Formats: sequence, C-alpha cells, structure tokens
Amino acid sequence: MDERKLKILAAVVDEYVRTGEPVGSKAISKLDNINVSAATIRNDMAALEQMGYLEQPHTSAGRVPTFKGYRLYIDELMTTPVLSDEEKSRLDSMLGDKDTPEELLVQNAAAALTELTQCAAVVTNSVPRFSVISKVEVIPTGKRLYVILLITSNGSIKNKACRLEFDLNHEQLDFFTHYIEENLNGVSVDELSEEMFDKMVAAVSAYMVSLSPLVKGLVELSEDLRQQELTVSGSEKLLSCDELDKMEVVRFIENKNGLTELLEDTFSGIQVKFGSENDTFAIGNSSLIVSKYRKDGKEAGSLGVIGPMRVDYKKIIPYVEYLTQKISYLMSGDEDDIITDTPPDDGM
Amino acid sequence: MDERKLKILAAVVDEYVRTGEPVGSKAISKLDNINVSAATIRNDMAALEQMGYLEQPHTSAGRVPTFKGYRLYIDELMTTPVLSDEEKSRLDSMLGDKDTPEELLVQNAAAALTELTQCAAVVTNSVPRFSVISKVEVIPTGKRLYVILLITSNGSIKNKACRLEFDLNHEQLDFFTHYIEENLNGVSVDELSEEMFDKMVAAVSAYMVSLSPLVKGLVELSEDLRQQELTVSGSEKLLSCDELDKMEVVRFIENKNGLTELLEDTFSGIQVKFGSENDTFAIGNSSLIVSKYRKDGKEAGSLGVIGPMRVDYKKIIPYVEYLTQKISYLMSGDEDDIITDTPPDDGM
DNA sequence: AGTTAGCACTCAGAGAGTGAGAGTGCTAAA
DNA sequence: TTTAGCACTCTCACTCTCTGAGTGCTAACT
Repeated sequence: MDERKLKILAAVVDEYVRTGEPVGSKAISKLDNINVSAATIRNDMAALEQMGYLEQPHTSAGRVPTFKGYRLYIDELMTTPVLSDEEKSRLDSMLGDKDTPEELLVQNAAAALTELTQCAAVVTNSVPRFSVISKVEVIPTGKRLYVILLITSNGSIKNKACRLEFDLNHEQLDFFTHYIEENLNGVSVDELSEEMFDKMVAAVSAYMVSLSPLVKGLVELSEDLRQQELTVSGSEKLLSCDELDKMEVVRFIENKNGLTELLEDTFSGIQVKFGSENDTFAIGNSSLIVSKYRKDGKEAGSLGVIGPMRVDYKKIIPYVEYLTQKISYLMSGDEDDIITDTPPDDGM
Repeated sequence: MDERKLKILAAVVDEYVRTGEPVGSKAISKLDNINVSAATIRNDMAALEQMGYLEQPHTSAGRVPTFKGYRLYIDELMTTPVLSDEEKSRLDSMLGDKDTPEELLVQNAAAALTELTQCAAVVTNSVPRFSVISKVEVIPTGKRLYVILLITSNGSIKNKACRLEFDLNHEQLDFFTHYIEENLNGVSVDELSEEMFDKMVAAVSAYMVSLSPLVKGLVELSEDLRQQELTVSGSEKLLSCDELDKMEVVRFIENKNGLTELLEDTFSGIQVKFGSENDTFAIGNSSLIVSKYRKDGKEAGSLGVIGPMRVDYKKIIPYVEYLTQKISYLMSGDEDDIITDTPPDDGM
C-alpha cells in the first residue's frame, strides 16, 4: 500500500463527497495535487478495488468508496480543518450559555446540527443519572390515592400516583415517609438497584404488606430517571436523501431500534459508525458521527449526526467535536451553583 | 344536478375507496344498483368532472374523486351502517369501563382506532380543565429553589421548580403555603383567571415582594393544566401509506403543527376535514375525521383519525361516533366516584 | 521498474418506436 | 333520453439503438 494509492483514495472520497457521482481516473488526474496520468491512476484504482477500498457500480462507471474505504479515509487520511472564530461564535449562539438548562442545551445542539448539516441529529441525555435524590415525598391526594414525588439534585422532578387497598393513617404514612427518606435521600440515581428496592419491599412489607404499591411506584419512578432520553431531530432530512433506502429510513424513524445501545457503547472522542458495519442500527448506506459530552468529568450523554455515508465528514466532524466540548464545558464545574446541593432547612 | 349523477358520484367514491384505482364507466355500469349503460355513465361522469367533483389523472384513465367530490359524498350521499352489537362490544372491551381512569380511556380509544382503521389516531384531553385543584404544595429543594406541586381532582399532577432571590424562612413559607391553599384549594381549573392571579401577586407582594416568582410559577402551572394534551398514536401507519407524501408526514410527526387549533375549532358532531382545505394542518392528501366527547355535558376533548383522503369513511365514521358517545357516557354523571373528592386526612 | 499513450471493449442511460389495453368523447340509431 | 359503436387518446411496458464515459490491457517509453 504505497503513498500514492492513499492519496488517490483520499482524492476519490473527496471528489465523490463533492459531486455524488462515481469518480473516474480522468477526473482524479486533473486534480492539482495529483501529477500522474490517468492510466497510472487506473492501475492504482484497480488495486484499491482489489483491496476492497473502492467499488464500481457497474463496469464503465467511475469508482465509489466502499465503507472500508471511508473507514480508512476517516481514520487515517482525512485532515479536518479547525473552525473559524466566526463559526464558533455562531455555534455558541445557537447553543446557549451557562444559564441555559442542561436539557435545552442538548436540544439546541441537535437543532444546530440538523440545520448546519442538513442531516438528522441525535442526542441522548443521561444527566439525571449522575444526580442525587434530594427529596422524596408521599402526598395523600384522594381516597386510597397517594402521589410519590421524587426530586433530584439536577432539578428533575418526577411524580407518580399510586392507589392502595386501604387508606393509611398518620402513623403509617409517617413510617413510610421516614423510611424512604432515610434510605433514598442523598443516594445517587445511578446507585439505585433492584436489590435495594427488594430490600425496601421486604422491610416495608414487614411493617405493613399493603404499602408495597408505593414501593412499586418508587421503582418505576427511578427507572424513569435512569433511562436515557434519546431524541432524534430532523429525521425528515433522511427521507429526502436518495442514497438511503426510504423503507429503511421509515422503519428507523418509527422505532429508533438499536440506537440507544449503539450510542451507549461509544468510547470517548469522536467516532464514526456505518450502518453496514452494524446490524442493530440498520439504515443501509448511512453513517453515524457521534461524540460523548461530559458533565464534571463523567460521561453524560451523546451527540451526533446521522446521514448518508457520503457525507461531508470534514465539515461535520469539527462541528460535533466543538459542540460536545462546549456542552461539556457549559455543564461542568466552576459555577457557584445551587442545584447540586441539599435543601436549606433540613440537614438530611 | 340530477339524482343519477349523485348516485354515480357515490359509486365512483365507493369503488375508488375499495380498489385504489381510478374508476371507469364500465366498472360503474357493472354495479348492481346502477342500471344504465357505460355510455350514459360516461356522459354523467364528464358532467361531474365539469362541475369539479371528479378528475382524471390523465386522458384514458378512469376518474378519481376530487376533495370537493369527497365532501359532497360525505355530507350528503354516504349512508353509514350502524354497528353490530358484536362490534360494539368489541369496542367496549378495548375502551374500558367506568373504573378506567379518564386519561386512559382516551388513550385506549386512540389505540383502538389505530388498530381498527390502520390509520393514525389523534386524541386531545382537556378533562383536567373541568377538575378542581385538590392540593397545592410548595416544597423547598435546594438553595433558593422551590418546587410547586399542583394536584387536581382528576388525578393530574403538575410540578414546577422556581428559583427565588432569597431563601424563605419557615414563617414566610408557611404564610405562602397557607395563602395559596386558602385561595386555590377547591377552585376549578377552568375558573383560574389572570385576574385571580393578579390579586394573588398583589396580596403576596404586600407581604414580601420576592415571593412573586412563586406566583408566576403557579400561573404557568395552571396554564399547563388548562392546556389540552394532544396525543397522536400510530402515526407510523401514515408512513406506509403511499398516497401521502412521506416528507409531509414526517414533518407532521415531528411537530404536530396546527392540529391543536384544528381540533379546537371543531363544532359538535362528527366532522371530516381535508388536508387540502386547511393550511395549518398540511398533509396533502389527508383527511381528518373527528368528533368531540363530553364530560357532564361539557366538551372535554376530541377524538379522531388521520388517514389518506381515500379512506373507508363508511367504516371509520361509525367507529369514531360510537367511541365518542361511549366515552362521553363513561366520563359523565352517575358514578359514585373516588377521584372527584378531596384527600382523606385534612379538611382543606 | 514504473509510467504513459493508445485502443478495443463494456455497459448504463437516454431516446425513439411499437403494440396492447383501458377509457374516453362523439355520433347516429333506438 | 339512452344506448351501441367506433375512432381516438394516452399510459405503460417493452425493445432497439446509439452515445459517451470509463475501463483493462498492451506495447512503447523513461
């Protein structure tokens, strides 16, 4: 695999991304940074095809990169430009600032990506997971009807109504309230486990069996909290992209199958995954460009773009990279903030 | 516009709905209830086209109803069958009974419609509007951070976090809590007015100016309550329907633009609206079949189906009609219900 | 060796022509 | 007023041909 072949591969990808047409030897030979004849390029391209980096839609058409070709291009060949200050401030203004709620921050990022890339954007938000339960309450609201209220340090508030078989008297309610306060206050959402709830059910049932619907409600609430929220925006862009199979896109839009897992098992730094490489998330000719953002050093969610494999990586990757960095920065650290600590009055 | 032309128009619509193909004079002449020759029908069809009720995709194709044609068909020509007892009990079982929570009732109706019609279903639920505030709480959850909790008699729970400029001491918090309890408990959501809140702001500010963000939070919560909740289910069915433009459908699924208003300004009784007639809700070839249900005689929400214009109105309309009637019945009146009354322990 | 020019070959895509079939509009007769 | 008949129109599917882009191979060149 010599130097020139790599250069040619890169040129083919660039040209193909630019024009959308299969690219031939002649077109490559005309490029400034290539100084060999079309015939030579033909030989090299034949070799590249042999090696699986290029393919021909049909004889007598130019060549198109395979996903293996894109892979090599992205991982080794491509040079991404740095963003200009102008672009950065444009992104900044679309994103928000320190005062923007975290949830909105990621939504804004998704919107920005859809607009700038004309592809679909996907974001997950698992920030609540890293927060701590700062308040649990049980509030009677009707005959045998109780509302459980769960508040976390990052400001998420979840509630759920439970119906019991009997009304609780003051004493019983107090028991339960104290019990869960003792056991849940200050616990990180991430630490909540089935085990823990099993223990609670046991303890609570020992006191009074019919309290268990309340614990069940708590379990459901905590599941709510732990769950990543995944949002896909601008998915209509995928439909107008004729490189993608409409049926597959529709199927994808209907149920975002496999995406959550795929985003989960991303390691840090920017990453590009192809639909073809990956069978859980399966839009044939698609590629997914993702990166994780962090909050106080811990991974908090992902941010990415879904588009056709033939997408302008040089443009998109810097965007995604910058946005994740900026979000990580905005979410983290040095603020004199409030929501990370406990209520004022009681020292739980 | 003579009798026979109307009969022919109806036949064309029926046939087109059945087959999905443009229908020709010959096909019509073969129908049982038509006893004239194809030539006669041809003349009438030409006239109907002249009048704008039919159109030809191209010369030498059959005719297809225009939306004006559908309109006439639906409003005047169509006869809808009555549901068999069997079908009724099927719908009943899908819907629920007197014990089913109201919210679930509408959701079930939507699910039933999606399944039975293979179209998307849309429901709104403004029942909370007719309920009464049964509980208001203010819960401190962090430095200068307070959560307002609002619970209504029908079981809706809403919350909102507010940040103040100062922390409140016990006395201040008690004052506010008591004040809002006195003024809001038992008030129907529908009665909440700006006026009322203006008075509250005045009263509360007189005591302590910096409490006003809390009142503002309350206002926003009550707006939340008053707002209709709109749910679209089975929207994926629209994507697999090739009479609809996929792009438009996806755009619609992503933001249900215009639907709320459209459902709002529906008058009572069943109604059919076409995408083409209406530009706020714009899926080109679609039609929307809706009806409003009532709770204790007052309009409480809408229930409907969104599908292609070429949809089996004869089948769907009775469904929608029956479901709204049944829901209205289940929600209203004579129940010895539980959730309409106040909590057990305290006599607020 | 590696590179280049030249040439024959292949193939997709556009365009034109054809025939079948469906459905119409019109005319003339019932 | 209705009907039968017929010529006409237009789409769709199919076939055929031509063109041009791009290739692979070979032989000459550096």
